[in-house]
Amino acid sequence: MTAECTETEIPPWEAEIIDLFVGIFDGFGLPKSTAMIYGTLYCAEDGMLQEEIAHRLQISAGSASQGLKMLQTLGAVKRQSPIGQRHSYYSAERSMRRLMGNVVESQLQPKLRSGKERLQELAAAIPAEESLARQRIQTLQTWQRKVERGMPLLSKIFSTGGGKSK
Amino acid sequence: MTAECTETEIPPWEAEIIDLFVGIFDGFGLPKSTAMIYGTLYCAEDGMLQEEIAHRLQISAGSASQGLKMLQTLGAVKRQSPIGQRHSYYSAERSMRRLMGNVVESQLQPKLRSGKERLQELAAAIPAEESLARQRIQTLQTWQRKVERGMPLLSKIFSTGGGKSK
DNA sequence: CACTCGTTTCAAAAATTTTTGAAATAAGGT
DNA sequence: ACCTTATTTCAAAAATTTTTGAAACGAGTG
Repeated sequence: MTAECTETEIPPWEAEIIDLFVGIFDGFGLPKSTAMIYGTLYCAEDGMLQEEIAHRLQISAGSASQGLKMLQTLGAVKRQSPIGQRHSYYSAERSMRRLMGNVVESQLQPKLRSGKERLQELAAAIPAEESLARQRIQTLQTWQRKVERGMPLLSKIFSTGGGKSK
Repeated sequence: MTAECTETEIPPWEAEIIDLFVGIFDGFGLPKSTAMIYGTLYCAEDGMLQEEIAHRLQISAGSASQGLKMLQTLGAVKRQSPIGQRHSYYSAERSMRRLMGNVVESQLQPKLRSGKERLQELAAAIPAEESLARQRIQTLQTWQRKVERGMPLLSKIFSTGGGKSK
């Protein structure tokens, strides 16, 4: 019969970090609620239940469900389902290396591949005398190749300590 | 007394490239009309007038103006204003190296800087005994440093031909 | 097997972003 | 100085995205 429950108040430092993530995620075009979920899990000591998260952030169960799903497909959040328990625990991927790797693999790579295909089809459909078209397409294919080649380096950047330390 | 004017029809290959850019820009959260403007200028043989662009893409003058402004602050489009002429020509930055460099400088760098500051202030405000908070903030600062250090490498990736060619 | 309770789904509502259209502005030409 | 035409601005409209809330679902439990 408790009117309200203060049990899960968010401390200022956490609110600040969550807000930081909202800004970062926003740069990637991801919803605020999703960013907040990640921020919460990022700060958390242990895994959390979906219900806890939703209650803590004051968002609906639907939002929490959708956000968590998205974060999982991005590879930013992992789910642990203890056997014989009807709920799962969620926890944030805190390794930048893995986080980046996951996002690149699940988002960038597919887009790159499809872009590559489109360019190939497009190039194949242009007769040699359309020099401007060929020129422009060719340049795009160069871009495509650069990004493709740069990808491995990218993951190297985030692997260890950032390259040369000291 | 011509009912419609077919003068500036967009050829299929150009439409396809424009659409490609719409997809890419969308990944960065940029409006479709802006992407279309960039795509058009990217394909163009020479510089174009804002009016031409708007008419060709069938978007309003307002959209064209705003989109071009955005593209300029991103460093993706350059404006040339011939003296003694009331209009300017716009052209796309087609060098990936410069394009990336401009975007990084105008968008990423500022965000990184402000994020760094926020983290520093946050860290300074947490007492030593708040070990979880300190831990989390510290990890974020490591992320921050990695990205900061990785930046120069990034621009290197896109500079020449993509690294090792053969 | 019926019950409980957490999760998922999805249509509708809310919020946000983008585009338009029209008025204000600016700058060249006469 | 005045006309003409390109551009900018900005409030309102349109389109899109995000969030909610409620119903359907599903997996353990008694």
